[in-house]
Amino acid sequence: MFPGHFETLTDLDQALQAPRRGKKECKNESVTSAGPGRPRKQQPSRPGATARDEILDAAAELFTTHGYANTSTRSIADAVGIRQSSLYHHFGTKDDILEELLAGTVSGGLAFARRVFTESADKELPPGSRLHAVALYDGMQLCNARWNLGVLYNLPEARAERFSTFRDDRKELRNLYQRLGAELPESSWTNDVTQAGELAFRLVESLVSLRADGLATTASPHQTADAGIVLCGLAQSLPAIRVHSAALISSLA
Amino acid sequence: MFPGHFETLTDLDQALQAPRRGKKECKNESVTSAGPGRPRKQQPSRPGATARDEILDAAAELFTTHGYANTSTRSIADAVGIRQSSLYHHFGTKDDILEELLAGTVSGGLAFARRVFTESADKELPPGSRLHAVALYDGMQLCNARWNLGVLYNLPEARAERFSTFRDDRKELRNLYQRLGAELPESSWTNDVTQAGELAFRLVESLVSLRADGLATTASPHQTADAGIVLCGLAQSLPAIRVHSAALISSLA
DNA sequence: ATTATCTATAGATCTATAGATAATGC
DNA sequence: ATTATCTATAGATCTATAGATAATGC
Repeated sequence: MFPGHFETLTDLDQALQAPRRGKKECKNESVTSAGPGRPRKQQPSRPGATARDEILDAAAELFTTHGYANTSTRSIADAVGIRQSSLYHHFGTKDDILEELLAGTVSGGLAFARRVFTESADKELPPGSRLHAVALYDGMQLCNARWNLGVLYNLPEARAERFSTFRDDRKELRNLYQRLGAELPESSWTNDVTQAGELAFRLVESLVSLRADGLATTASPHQTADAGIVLCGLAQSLPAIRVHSAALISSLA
Repeated sequence: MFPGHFETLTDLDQALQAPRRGKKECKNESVTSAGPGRPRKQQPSRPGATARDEILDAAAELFTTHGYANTSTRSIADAVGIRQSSLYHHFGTKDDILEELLAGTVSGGLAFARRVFTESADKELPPGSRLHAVALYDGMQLCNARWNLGVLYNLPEARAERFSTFRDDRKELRNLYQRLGAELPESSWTNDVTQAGELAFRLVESLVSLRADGLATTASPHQTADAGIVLCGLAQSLPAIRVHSAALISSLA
């Protein structure tokens, strides 16, 4: 499968790249170069102001669709429109690319959860509003990002020692879910209060698989955040919670 | 990271394998050979009656911990105690090994869900008992299997066309969850009845990540199945549901 | 004759480095 | 001088095949 699969892909790539001596066949009109150095290339065609950003974007697409080990530095470079070895001017190793992508995925949700946890602790809010806000913000980020970066969590490579910072961040986020759940009144069906927050965390993360299966919609993060509240036994106050959750997000995000 | 990591691993393996000419240094007493052919080897040390089973077991361990692409056929062979090329006597390609492992993971839960759906449709059971039973059985299987085979779902390689049978089975299982959820009385917090079953399915699958993070306990499948019922708005009848769910499992499993 | 193993190897990769080259700003 | 790109390549893999060899049953 993958040998064959990638053989074909690579053959295609090599064919596309065949006119090696042709170099830049496109007319370089409008040379809007900024700064010293050889100009980057002609048509960026990928979001990102710098070549570095384009590399990250291409790697995000390829890592999330084919996985880390199945994505060669060659294929990333091809997707950007540069030579394989040119990647190493921007990143020391292939790992460095993954590390930067991993860091970017947790940081947003974690920063928001921290703010909710500390800055809204004193305010008079309906119980569950804060957990709902964290779950909703987190879930929307997972569903609306340009690429389904959450799948990087599940790549076997992400478990390596090298990425422990990322995993610690994710652990802290999980812990914030648990503490937000633990502040709620004990529900009827469980005597372990930390479990409700934990279950909410797991539901939010399951949005990653949902999106990978092509089943996520704009409603998914909302349904998921609501489900987290139901798990806390607060279904009857969902309407009020939704209002305060939205307010929290617009004030703290 | 992984290049270095595996370089070291491989160096170690090569060192361990150095006495090539020493071949079988262990005394082959008790030659309990059955059937024709050159005897397999000395100490199986891995569960499985046949060499084929040992290969599957070793591959299960390595694929779930390092991923498919990072597991070489060489490392599988080393884990079994045979030569790399000897694998190809039992499996045509590396893909064939993954295919067999994937098939084994869904089949059990799917078979049980089918039986619950068809064979217990007529019986008088508390609403939610059947969904609870399916979730509990499925979750226990995920948590109690010798290796955390559920992570194979998340491997990028599993999305290849070649494994569509596996993915169709999983789709059917998801559908059974949805239909079991749709049979329940509409809950107060959602007007889309198929969502409760879907959420239960997602919660059960999240046991895979929980186990991968080392956080799964024997209670996890039970809490997860219970949570699925709570999402259906049936928290008050959980005690009765648990009883009937257990009965269903012992009668149909 | 059959089965399961072995040795040896072809053919393709893949990552990372060395060193040349082109374009800019000072 | 600096920056960003390029060409070329070393050194390690990795999958799968070819063909020899050993042990059994018929």
